[in-house]
Amino acid sequence: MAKQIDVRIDRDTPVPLYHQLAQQLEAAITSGELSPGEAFENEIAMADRLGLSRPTVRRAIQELVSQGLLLRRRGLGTTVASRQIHRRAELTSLYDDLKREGAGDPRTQVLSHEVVTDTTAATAMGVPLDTPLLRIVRLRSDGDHPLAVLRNWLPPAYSDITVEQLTTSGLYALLRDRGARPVVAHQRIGARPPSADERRHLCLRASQPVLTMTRTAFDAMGNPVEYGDHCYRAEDYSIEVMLDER
Amino acid sequence: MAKQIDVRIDRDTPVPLYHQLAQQLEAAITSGELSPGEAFENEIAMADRLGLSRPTVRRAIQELVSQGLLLRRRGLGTTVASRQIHRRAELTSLYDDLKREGAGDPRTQVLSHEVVTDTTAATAMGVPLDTPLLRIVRLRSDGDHPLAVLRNWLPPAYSDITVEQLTTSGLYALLRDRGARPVVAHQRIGARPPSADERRHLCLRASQPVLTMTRTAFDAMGNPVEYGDHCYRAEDYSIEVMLDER
DNA sequence: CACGTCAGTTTGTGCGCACATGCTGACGTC
DNA sequence: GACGTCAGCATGTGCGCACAAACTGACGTG
Repeated sequence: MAKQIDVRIDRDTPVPLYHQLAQQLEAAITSGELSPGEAFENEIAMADRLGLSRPTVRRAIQELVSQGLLLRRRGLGTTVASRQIHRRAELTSLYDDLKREGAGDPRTQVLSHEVVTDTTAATAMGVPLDTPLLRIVRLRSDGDHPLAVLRNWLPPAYSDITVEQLTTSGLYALLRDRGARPVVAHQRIGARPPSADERRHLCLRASQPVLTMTRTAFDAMGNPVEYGDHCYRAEDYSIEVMLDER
Repeated sequence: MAKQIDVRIDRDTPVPLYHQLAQQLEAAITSGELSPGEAFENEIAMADRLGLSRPTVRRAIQELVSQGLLLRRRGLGTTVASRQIHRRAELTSLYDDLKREGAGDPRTQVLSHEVVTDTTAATAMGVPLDTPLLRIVRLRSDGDHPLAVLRNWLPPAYSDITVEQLTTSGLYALLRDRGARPVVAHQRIGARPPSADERRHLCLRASQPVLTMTRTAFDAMGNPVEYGDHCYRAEDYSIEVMLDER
């Protein structure tokens, strides 16, 4: 019990000590070096062994606790959480949707690419209603099998994004390259029968529904980055969400 | 600028000082006493004014930063985040689904309540396949208008829950009363045409889809608490999710 | 006037210490 | 043998201090 983990701290990098420690502990847990339920070395001993202060070690451990990897109980100690509780730091991928494993041959076709005004998108992003927005409609497929119709509206700052860029790269990758990466987003998920357009693009019969998702993304300063209105073939798609309520 | 917020700290309650401070600051922000973008009093001054140490004040502010209410930048100071970024601490309600405002007359009818074995539910919860589970099927309505069919499977520890309790109280409220409150859950959201049963209960035509959500919840120790398979009238329901990626 | 520099401000990182609180297990008493 | 008590242990809360790093704005020099 109280397994000691091999950790090496480098005091000559600009990376904070607590973060170096947290990353190495996380690696030890996710690699399976520590099994769920196994006791963790206590703070004092670890601080002593590594030549760090207790607050620094506490901060590293706290990082992993808030990621759900560790459980701490006063008087008892710190233990590795059950594997089912392990979760990635991110919640639902804000990144592009088709990076799920096993997607054989992802393709993107740009159906439309024009500057318009749109009251729904402008309202959601909180910009004036007559703001010119770049409207992009893409069809996502796996090989010849259509999967989703993605409609997005972007503020003027991004209106120079080209069709070529969209074909080769995901929208979120493009946005991140321009610095303003999204931090917070609302998402609303629903379902409805497909429109005629959607039915044609997605090769659907009238009885097959589409799963819809609308979302708005902002950067850290609160500036709008994107408004999106996507619809997916419900047969092929489902959305994973992870929650925690503490 | 650097508006001072009226805060009262009580050192005679068991509530930690940093949490008292965080709650009162949160109230000041959400009540609109501080406007988005407005500068915040700096840590040192606030600590001095309130008779607290800087670490304590930092911890309170950090709580609000991780909730997305505040933005801090080194050398600049702390400012109130844009209103669009404000978000509740919880992500998606794990609590019962029909507490959304404006729901006039919520009713719950228990359609089925029996002990069964179910391989899907047992697998999702990670218990032996022959574990006897309490299976509950409920119909949620608003007045005479049906909204959702809720199917849940519970481990043996909860098999003494009665039909009466379910009619008057939400399932999650019951589970919380028994101590083991859920901490982490997976959720999977999809859509499909309704089954014959669902069509009858929800008064749907064949072309109208249902929005489906399956989820598994665990308590802090990793023990399974609930497996649920819910379907909602897509016309009346949509699911709100909030994300943040830092 | 343009540019670099430097002081001042504010948050970030890291250390030390002390005491409180919740839990476990062993000991001792009735 | 059942029960309360108490010591030991690990985390929780709270304080003090020092220095680093990022940003702003003013000042000064060419």
